[in-house]
Amino acid sequence: MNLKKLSEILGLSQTTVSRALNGYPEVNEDTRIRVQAAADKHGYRPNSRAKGLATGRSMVIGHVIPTSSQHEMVNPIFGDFVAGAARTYAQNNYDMMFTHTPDTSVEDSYRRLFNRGVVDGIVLQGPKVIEPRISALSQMGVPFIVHGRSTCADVPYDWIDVNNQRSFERATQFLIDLGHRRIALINGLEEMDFARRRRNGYMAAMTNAGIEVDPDLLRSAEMTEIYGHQTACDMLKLDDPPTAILASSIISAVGVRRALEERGLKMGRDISVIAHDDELSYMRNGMDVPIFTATRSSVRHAGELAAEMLIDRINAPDDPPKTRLLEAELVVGSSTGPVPQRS
Amino acid sequence: MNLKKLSEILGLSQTTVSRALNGYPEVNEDTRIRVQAAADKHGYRPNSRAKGLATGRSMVIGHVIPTSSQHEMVNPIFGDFVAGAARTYAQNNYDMMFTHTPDTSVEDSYRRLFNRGVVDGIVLQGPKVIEPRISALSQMGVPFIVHGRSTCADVPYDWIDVNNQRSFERATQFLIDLGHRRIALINGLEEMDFARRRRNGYMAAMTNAGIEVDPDLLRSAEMTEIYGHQTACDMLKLDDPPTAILASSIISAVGVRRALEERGLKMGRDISVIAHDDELSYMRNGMDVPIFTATRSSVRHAGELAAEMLIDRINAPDDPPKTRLLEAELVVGSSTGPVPQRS
DNA sequence: TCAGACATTCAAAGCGCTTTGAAAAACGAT
DNA sequence: ATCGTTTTTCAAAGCGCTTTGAATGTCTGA
Repeated sequence: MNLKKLSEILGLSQTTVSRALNGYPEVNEDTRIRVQAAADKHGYRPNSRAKGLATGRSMVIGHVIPTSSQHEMVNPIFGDFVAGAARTYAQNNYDMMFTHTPDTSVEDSYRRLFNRGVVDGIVLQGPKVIEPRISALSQMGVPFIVHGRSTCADVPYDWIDVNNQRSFERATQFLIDLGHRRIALINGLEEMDFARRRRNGYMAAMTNAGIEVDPDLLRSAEMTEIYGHQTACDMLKLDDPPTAILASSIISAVGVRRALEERGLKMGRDISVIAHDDELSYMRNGMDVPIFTATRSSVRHAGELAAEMLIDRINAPDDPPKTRLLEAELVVGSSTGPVPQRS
Repeated sequence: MNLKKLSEILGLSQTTVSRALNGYPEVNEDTRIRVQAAADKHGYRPNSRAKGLATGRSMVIGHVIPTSSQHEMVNPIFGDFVAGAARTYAQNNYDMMFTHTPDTSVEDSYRRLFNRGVVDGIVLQGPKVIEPRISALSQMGVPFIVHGRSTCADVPYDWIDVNNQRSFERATQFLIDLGHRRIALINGLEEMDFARRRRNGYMAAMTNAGIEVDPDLLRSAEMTEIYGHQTACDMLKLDDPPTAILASSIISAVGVRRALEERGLKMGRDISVIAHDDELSYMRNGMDVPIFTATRSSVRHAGELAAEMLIDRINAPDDPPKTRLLEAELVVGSSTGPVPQRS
């Protein structure tokens, strides 16, 4: 069933039928009702390709799956972010399109998506400290939004981000206030912008308190459970092990906890742990009582907001760039405590 | 840059240019090379909407995000499954499209996707025991594949699934062989087909061994960490607590482990735990030595295979239905051991 | 009764591509 | 030189929709 057939059935022109269905004013109310009824009856659905061709809009937003090239992993926060975004899209009649590309040709795949007229806008996830994709997208004139920021971007752009620096500075300060000096940071990949900012926050607090940072207590990698576990194991073997650990993800924090438990150490008593909690739906940080003391910020909510901002941008391409900085909350659980006295 | 402009630049007709680029034989090799070069030079990318309109194919596969309506959660296995599928799609020049719909109108949203000509095929994820979507898709004539199966489907259809029944039967048998009688099953939502099959496997092994199943040891819900923890806590409070636990996901198994550790119980010595391991990239079941004894099957690999099967189906709509049953591997770690002697 | 204003409908062009059927060019064999 | 083949190119139609510009019908006030 297409427009032509439908209009023949109704004995009307395609123009009128099209207008009736799209709510244009220059059509008789009776006719509109009649058309609508016929459309429903015959299950007419406008072909979105044809519509897109005619209007120049596709009502599709493009995402490029952020696989870390090195390990071909899909970050679990991806799922929750997307779920948030999808919710907003659905409300605004957008669909979402995914492309998967080797890291090497990511920029090219954005270009392809947009130039081919597949999408009306693009969400850029997981920006790195140096992020050529941003200026590329900017030059192409695609509406886009970045989830996160890139320190080294030289053009203005829309972004939504958590105040990573501030939240990690606060978390570190919190540990320092509890008397900790040997504080480890189990961070995400250094090339990722968020990881850089978190480290800066950590550094700022440490420096501010006059504590020297021990490079042995700084580690960065893909934030898996295994990595958290391995790193914690390594650090606990040090002559002067950390008394507190800051983990960049609740996933790796789970790994840290496993390492501690293998050694019979109790979190909060023998060693303190703070995690960053993205409020992943399947891995919540406890119920009423948090499992980990954590810096908390819902990535799902960020997804919703990002989608809203992008749709705004599509509708108003010439507005000045908009940015949004979310503050993470510090929730205190039982995984932190005063530094234990040396026996 | 579009076909028309490009053909004008080249002084050729659109027909010839189109054919040259699409590898048709009836075009002079010299011309082809010249056209290709010009296309590269001007960065020509065929508009996929127009192409789709003309060919009737969109080169897009549709997925509907399986949010569990009750909790608005995004299953973490979703990310890995999709990553696997995306890989296959990329190799075959397909893109993937996502739609998010309230559970109530899922069927309608499939219909919309396909009827509007947005997608060439659909992947159905997370089928329930009773799954009206399958016959709906079947009637619509959409090429589709189901990840999992539905016990109550009355039409033949393509699917790929893990032998859930067999793997849980084996796992249960393994525990029985170790002397366990009080075996708990912390399962996924009962309405999900995979959960039903896992329970059947568990039941079969128990019945076969002449062990009566205690309903107190059967639980089912969304497989979160919190749920695993809560359920384990509850069960350990029973007068006659389980000596072994079967967890339907590594995520909830992590929750179980947390519950055990809170009580100072050691896995494998005081209580045995077996998990189902989907090989989630961020939550691997240990490195060389598995953390949990587990039934293992890569959901990412399932994603790759599902995509392949769907593409085959699209290319050969009239082939007889194809199905594929993957066997899960039982990997033995240190989370299982002989039943402890009553003191 | 008629011009002008307004409401309603329509035919046709255009979005950018593929594909059909025909034409032109090149070739080989007589 | 000529004719039948084969190779190569082209004009035009069509995919299903929107939208422009024109046409028709209705209504109003003079």
